Amino acid sequence: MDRRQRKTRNAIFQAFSSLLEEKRYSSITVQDIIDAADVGRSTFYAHFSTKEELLRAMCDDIFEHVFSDEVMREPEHDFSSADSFRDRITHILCHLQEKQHHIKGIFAGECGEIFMKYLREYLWGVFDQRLPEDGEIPRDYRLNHVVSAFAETVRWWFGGRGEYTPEQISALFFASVDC
Amino acid sequence: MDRRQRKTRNAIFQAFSSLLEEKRYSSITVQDIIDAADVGRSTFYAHFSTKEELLRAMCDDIFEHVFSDEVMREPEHDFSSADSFRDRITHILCHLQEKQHHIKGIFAGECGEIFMKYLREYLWGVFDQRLPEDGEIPRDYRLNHVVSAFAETVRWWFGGRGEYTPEQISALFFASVDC
DNA sequence: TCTGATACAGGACACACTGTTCGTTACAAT
DNA sequence: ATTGTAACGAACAGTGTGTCCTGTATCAGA
Repeated sequence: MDRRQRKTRNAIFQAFSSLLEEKRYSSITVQDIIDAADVGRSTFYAHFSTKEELLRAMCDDIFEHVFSDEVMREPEHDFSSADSFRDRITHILCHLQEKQHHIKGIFAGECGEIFMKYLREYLWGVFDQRLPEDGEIPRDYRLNHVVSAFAETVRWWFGGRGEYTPEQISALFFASVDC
Repeated sequence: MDRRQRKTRNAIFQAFSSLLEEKRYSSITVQDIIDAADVGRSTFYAHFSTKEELLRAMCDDIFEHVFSDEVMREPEHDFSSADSFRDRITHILCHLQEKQHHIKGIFAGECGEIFMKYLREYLWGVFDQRLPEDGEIPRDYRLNHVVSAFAETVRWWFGGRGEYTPEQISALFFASVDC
């Protein structure tokens, strides 16, 4: 990727992120973004065809970081050996925390729902391969339940003032859901 | 309320509801609504100051029906004597089902998040007075968890093809959450 | 170091939607 | 019957959108 492209892309991300902290998503205009990022109008549209796509790209950026297998095996977290599911969840929470600045902006800007939607998509894959069998209740329902519970736990976490560590959040989650 | 007002209000609700089934919420314009409802532009703005407010009003309409105490004591449901919490939940589900046409439109139109948000506000009150004490986990978190679980259960239910009765949904919910 | 390619700036454009205004008409309530 | 008020409909300025253009700066590869 061209250095110039990366630069403007980051400038736009940064500007958008700042704007989200001060006004609602729906009241942010493309004009606001390009003013804050100090890029030309046509430049913006060369990168993103719409404001929604920009948000989508920002979310993808975050999730790529959080869920990428590379990151999952970073030595400093040393979860590489421990393959317990609980550790993996804590791991995800750690990486979400690293991106907390962007995420808090997204939630504050009232486009948290979109973030939640994408988060759920990723989580679906994580929990799908893990959820134990259980006749009674439709698997579909249970998976939805667990994914929702985790996503809402994350939202609740970021709604607070950072009183909890990833480990504590993980504990809360597993105390409420059995999987 | 003036008969004329009710008429136009209903016309607008009806038009909006239909539109939601065929296009995304964000791509529906006020112009679309007044064309479909066949009312003047100024008439629309006399009723609702914005598209969001219209949605809000529609949701309130639904929740007023679902959560009103009058409705809660309708004799045909004969939950009036049974004060078990579980019955109350089933009751709520019944009334949601009665409004399923509007609700499905809202979910389909991709403004389900707003509906969910309002639903959660109402549910908060319902579960708040019911949730048993339990030291370990912050009450805040547990309440959020239960409310989310129920709201997501509802979304899951409406996402299906009506395969389940309110009683079955209630059973699924209480099998997944302890309260 | 040169050169072709490409990303950007900046301005201009038609277009769509918004939210308000106002004089007129039709209907409700009493 | 009269009085208030809701709806009509047409027009309006204002705002944001998405696209196109020309000229300039920067990049990557030979």
